[in-house]
Order: sequence, then C-alpha cells, then structure tokens
Amino acid sequence: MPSVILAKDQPFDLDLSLSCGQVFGWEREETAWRGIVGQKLIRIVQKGDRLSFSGADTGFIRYYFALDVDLPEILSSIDRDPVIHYAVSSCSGLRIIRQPPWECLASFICATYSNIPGIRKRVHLLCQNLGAPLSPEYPGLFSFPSPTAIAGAETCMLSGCSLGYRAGYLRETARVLAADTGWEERIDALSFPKARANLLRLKGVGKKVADCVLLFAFGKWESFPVDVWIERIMTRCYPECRDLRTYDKISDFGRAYFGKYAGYAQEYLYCCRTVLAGRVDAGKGRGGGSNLYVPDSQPER
DNA sequence: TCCCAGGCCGTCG
DNA sequence: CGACGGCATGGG
Repeated sequence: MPSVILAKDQPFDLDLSLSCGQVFGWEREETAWRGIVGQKLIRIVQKGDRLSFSGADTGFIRYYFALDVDLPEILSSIDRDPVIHYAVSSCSGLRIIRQPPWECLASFICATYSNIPGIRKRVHLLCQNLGAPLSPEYPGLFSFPSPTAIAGAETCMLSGCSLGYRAGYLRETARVLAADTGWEERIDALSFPKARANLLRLKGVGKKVADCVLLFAFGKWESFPVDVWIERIMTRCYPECRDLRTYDKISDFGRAYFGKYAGYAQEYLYCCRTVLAGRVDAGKGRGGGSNLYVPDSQPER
C-alpha cells in the first residue's frame, strides 16, 4: 500500500478534513476512509504522520488533499484575534481539499437549506442512481454522475435522490454545463469576482453556493461563504459585523479582514460553529447562551 | 412533534 | 438595492 510521510512542519488531519462539511462523497469504513473522486475509488488511512492509500497515485493524493500547500504560513496570516486563534488552535491540520468542480458544484446545489447528513445522503443517492459503475472490482459502487448523466436522467431517478425542489435546479444546470465543455477552465482563469458572477447565472447557484465552489473546487481562497452558522459567528464575535444583515456585507468584511486566505478562516470558524455561535446545546434543551470554551465574544484586539 | 439545516428563486416595496 | 414568503426533505 503506497504511503506518504507528512512533513513535520505541515500538519494534516484526514478525519477533520473529510468530515468538516466541505466534501460529501467520503464514508468511514472500519479503519479507513473510502471516497469516490472522479472515476477513482480511493481508500486512505492516517496513522500519525503516515498517510496510506490505494486507488490513486501519490501525486493525486498530494494535490487533492493540498499537502503541497504551506498551511502554517496561511494560518499565521489569518490568526489575528482570539476568536480565529481559538478556531485555528482547535482544528489543527484542517486543509481545504481540491475537489473536482462538477462534483463540488452539484453537491452544493443539493446542499441548500439542508444539514450535512442530509447532503451526504443525496450525494450517495445520486451516485447509486445515476453514476457509472466504477469497475467490476467494486460492484455496487458508482462514480458521481456527469452533467450529461443528470441532464438525461429519468425524472423518477432524479426525484428518487431526495433532492426535493433542488432537482429542477440541478437538472437545468447539468444541462447547461453538459453543453459547455470548457466551463471549468474558463472559471479557473477568471478572477474571483468574475468567476463568481459567471457561476451565479446557473440555476440553483446563489452567492453561498458560488462562494463554496470557488473555495473548494477552484482554489479561490479569498472566497468567504456565509451560511447561517458563519452569519451567527461573525455577528456575535466580531463587533464590526454586529449590525451587518446582508450576505455581501459580511462576506466582504471577512475577505477584507482576513485577507487573501479568508476562505481558510471561514472554514476554521465553520468547523467550530457550535461553540463559536454559542449553541453548544443546539438540539437539546433550549439552546443558546453557554459560553463553554468560548473566547470572549467581544475580544479586545 | 417540533425546529432547524453550508439557501435559492420570484416578487414586491 | 433590501426584504420576504415559498419551498421539500431529513435529522436531532
């Protein structure tokens, strides 16, 4: 089984990176993770500084998990107050994965107004219902369906993926992109704002989805997606955001404040969302209020 | 049972 | 612009 040894000064946490809500096509097996990326069926396990894997070559693994990125350098650039410092300290080794654009885009179209387990279910169903068999070696495992496969899917197959009202958006966007080979290269070559405007023309793609795709698939690390959790965290922990009520104002603040790696800051904050939003009790009891482990909600800086 | 979830779209001031 | 209702589904 091939493996890579992580550099001592380049932390990486596989579990954290795969379970933090940036990617939805991976599942835990007994000891390892199993993931479908493109046409690859990848298994990977981490033991300390050793990453052992199958189904892909070393170059792909290093690229996909962004092991070539100087993480400490990025984190030192965003670590500018007690709030983000808490998040950075709590999520050591979290890296932003480089996802294939279509899988990422389609996943986040399916992600709107849903929780993470629900998104994972939809992604899994899409693969099972509309994906291509990976190989005779892995019966029952299917790739993420291409735009063409989704555009041409029987309505009942698409509806059977628990997509709800998102099914129409996904199908329409799949239809447009199936006829637009080269869209990935085009987006990739554009600046962040132009790429964003381009993605916003697609059905089911609003600011949040566009920003997630730019961050998680196109390496536009200044992107600062704002979901309900990030909105809570920013308005609660950052006085400058106290009264900001629109998406763009919060996102623009995040980008201006954290700089060109604002997306990393966003992801670390998101990873600590229940604590930083003051909702440790969410789902049980009355929720809200507890400040366990939370740095001062109005940090002096 | 209830509330909420990595929101978007159409519409109306 | 900004605000607001509707939307389908599943998880806790």
